[in-house]
Amino acid sequence: MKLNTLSRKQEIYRTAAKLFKEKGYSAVTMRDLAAAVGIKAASLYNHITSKQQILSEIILDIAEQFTEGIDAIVDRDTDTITKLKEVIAQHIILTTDNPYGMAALNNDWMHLEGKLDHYLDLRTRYENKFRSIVLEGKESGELKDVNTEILLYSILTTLRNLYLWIPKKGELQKDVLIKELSVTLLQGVEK
Amino acid sequence: MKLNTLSRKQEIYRTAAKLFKEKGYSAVTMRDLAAAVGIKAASLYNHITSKQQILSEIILDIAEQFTEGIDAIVDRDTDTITKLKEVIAQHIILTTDNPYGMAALNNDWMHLEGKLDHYLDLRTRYENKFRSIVLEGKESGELKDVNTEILLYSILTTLRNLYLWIPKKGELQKDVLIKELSVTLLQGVEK
DNA sequence: GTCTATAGCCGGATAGAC
DNA sequence: GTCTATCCGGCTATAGAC
Repeated sequence: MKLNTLSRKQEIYRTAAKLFKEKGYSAVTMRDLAAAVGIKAASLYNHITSKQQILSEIILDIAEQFTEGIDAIVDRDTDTITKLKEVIAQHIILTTDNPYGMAALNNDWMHLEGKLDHYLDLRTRYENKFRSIVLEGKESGELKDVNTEILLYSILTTLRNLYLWIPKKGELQKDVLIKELSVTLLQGVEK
Repeated sequence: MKLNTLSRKQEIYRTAAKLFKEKGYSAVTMRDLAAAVGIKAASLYNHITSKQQILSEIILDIAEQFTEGIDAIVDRDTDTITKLKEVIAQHIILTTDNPYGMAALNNDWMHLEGKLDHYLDLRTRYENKFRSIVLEGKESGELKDVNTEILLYSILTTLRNLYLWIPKKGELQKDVLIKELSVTLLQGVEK
């Protein structure tokens, strides 16, 4: 088992995600991707089957991790604030692991062909679980009585777009970020 | 002057923005755009000069509105919280006016060719003005001592992505939205 | 102002040599 | 596993008839 080298296939996937982040799926050509990897376009096809398959593997891999994660959090026997902090932590961890993939998930999902419906299912399921945490917190009195959809939109959008921002802030420790972002999102900024 | 009809040029720009939102600039072809307008691709060129010019007009028009708006807000002689509420209100108003253009601004700016530098200047200037409001509020003690960049990122991301969400929530009055989103972003959700 | 036709280029993907 | 050569279709934009 190789420890310090990526398989060529892995290298292609990572490079593709990076290019997709910079220009979007449609604007990245197989010639671009090949050049970034250091081979010719035709050679890519010894490792992958199509451009579309690269996209769908990148997106669905992450989407499934998020789904599994929130399923576990929802089932946990804790209070709402703890659950929300766990959701925030999950976003930060998965985004730190794979910021380019997160970009593709956010911006290029509409270019999925065969797997679009599966992606949309996962996405809806995720949003519903998130909403159920929020509704629970409002019933128990842990959360303010603000509009549920505004709250959901506002937190989820911030979390979904962390990829834009996390790579630049490498100096910020992951656990510090989790703590500070939790305060900002949950307790606000006004003194 | 026509009051109830859009000029063909206007119609093309609006339709283009809508298509750019759905699929991204690169994936929208001039044939797609022409079909959506109800003419042939070649006929578009009697009204516009290039695909690129459509994009750049859509994006820079909005970017300049934001820049002018924040310049005025920064110069106002009010407290920080009021300024932040005005920034929030500006985003909601401009996004409600032109949600599709906002999508292009957010997702397709990297496909600007000649005007990319101008766009990046406007964007940096906007972020710096926003940051100056936040720093002022921290000095005056109106804002909590949270990490400035996290605060900036979190609020700006929510505001920049309102286009994803505002069109679906037509029932929510603009002024109610301004008020509720201000509470959520500034005072948090935890009771 | 819209059309048909087409120039000229670039896209994803395959064939087959090495 | 990488290469060169190439297929074939779609792309933006233009030319010129009506």
